[in-house]
Amino acid sequence: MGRKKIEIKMLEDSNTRQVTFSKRKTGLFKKAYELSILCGSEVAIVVFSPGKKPYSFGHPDINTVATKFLQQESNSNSALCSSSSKDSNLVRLNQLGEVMDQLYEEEKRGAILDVALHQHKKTQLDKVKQLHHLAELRCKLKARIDEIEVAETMLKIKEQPVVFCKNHA
Amino acid sequence: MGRKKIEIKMLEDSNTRQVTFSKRKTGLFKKAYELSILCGSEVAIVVFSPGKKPYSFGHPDINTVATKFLQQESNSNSALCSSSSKDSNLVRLNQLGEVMDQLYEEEKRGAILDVALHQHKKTQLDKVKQLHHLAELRCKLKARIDEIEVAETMLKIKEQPVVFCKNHA
DNA sequence: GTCTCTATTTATAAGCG
DNA sequence: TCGCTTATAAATAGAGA
Repeated sequence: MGRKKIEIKMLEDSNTRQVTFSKRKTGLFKKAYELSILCGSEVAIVVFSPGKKPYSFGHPDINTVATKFLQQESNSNSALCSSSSKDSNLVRLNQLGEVMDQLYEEEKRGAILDVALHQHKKTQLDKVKQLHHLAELRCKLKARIDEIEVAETMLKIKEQPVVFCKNHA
Repeated sequence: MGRKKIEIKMLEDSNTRQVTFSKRKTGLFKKAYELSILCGSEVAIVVFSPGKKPYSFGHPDINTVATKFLQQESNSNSALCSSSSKDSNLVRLNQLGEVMDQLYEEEKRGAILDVALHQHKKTQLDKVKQLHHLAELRCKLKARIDEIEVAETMLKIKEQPVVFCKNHA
């Protein structure tokens, strides 16, 4: 869909390849977004650029979670803070952004694997040997998810006194 | 892009929603395939249907691995087998298909997480506390990948005598 | 790497079997 | 749920800044 029809094969020119990657990644993520909204389904995409940089798309989005987090926290703590607490929260949240993104992405992928494994277990009960392995993997994943959740909770607890002005009221 | 323009919001009719999901999932996976070929980049997608069924796309594809596996094994063992060994191999491979798919998908996702964690480690060395957690996660992932590889190897070894007519020459 | 422009190709909404 | 058809909306190749 362009000035000319192109064959689907590796683009030789590295500049063209990079430009096309950028354009098509945008298109792919847009399609994924539309699918998730139209059909109310969860979608996760991970893609590596020609330069090996990872990009990911997920619905529900990180922003949704961050917004919920912010609203929840400011509701329960705003009375203790200065009038600019919401702005402070925003600044802090931005500082935490990268880490939160990391943890959220990890958690999301873990959750997806978890659900997928449950599905597999349901539909392949006859594959006993393989399921033993999968069950073990599932336990490890569960432990991993718990660990991520603990880490996330710790982050919130450690950052809250600064973020939300506790002990300053 | 159809007879009428539609708004991007949840489709209320569940039948329309399912049909649209099916069509757009196909489109999304096609786009992902084209991106992976044109730009030589790895892509992984997981999506859940309105009925909560998981679907996934990945490049390089499962078929690539299965084909390589089949060729490699038939080259080194075909002399020992009957003339219909290739067909037998195909039948056997199909029987193994579901399990292989599972293991391959798990391995691929693990690998993606692993690379992603490496990237994060490189670009966020200053976030020490969080990295301690990530490092732990990474070790667990590594163990998980090793475990999957072992399981896969065991599968190959256990199935080969039947698949490739060893002890029948 | 990004953005714009636009001719063209591609995806798909609606409808039918 | 699938396949097919067709009118139309949307994505994008190529080129330039």
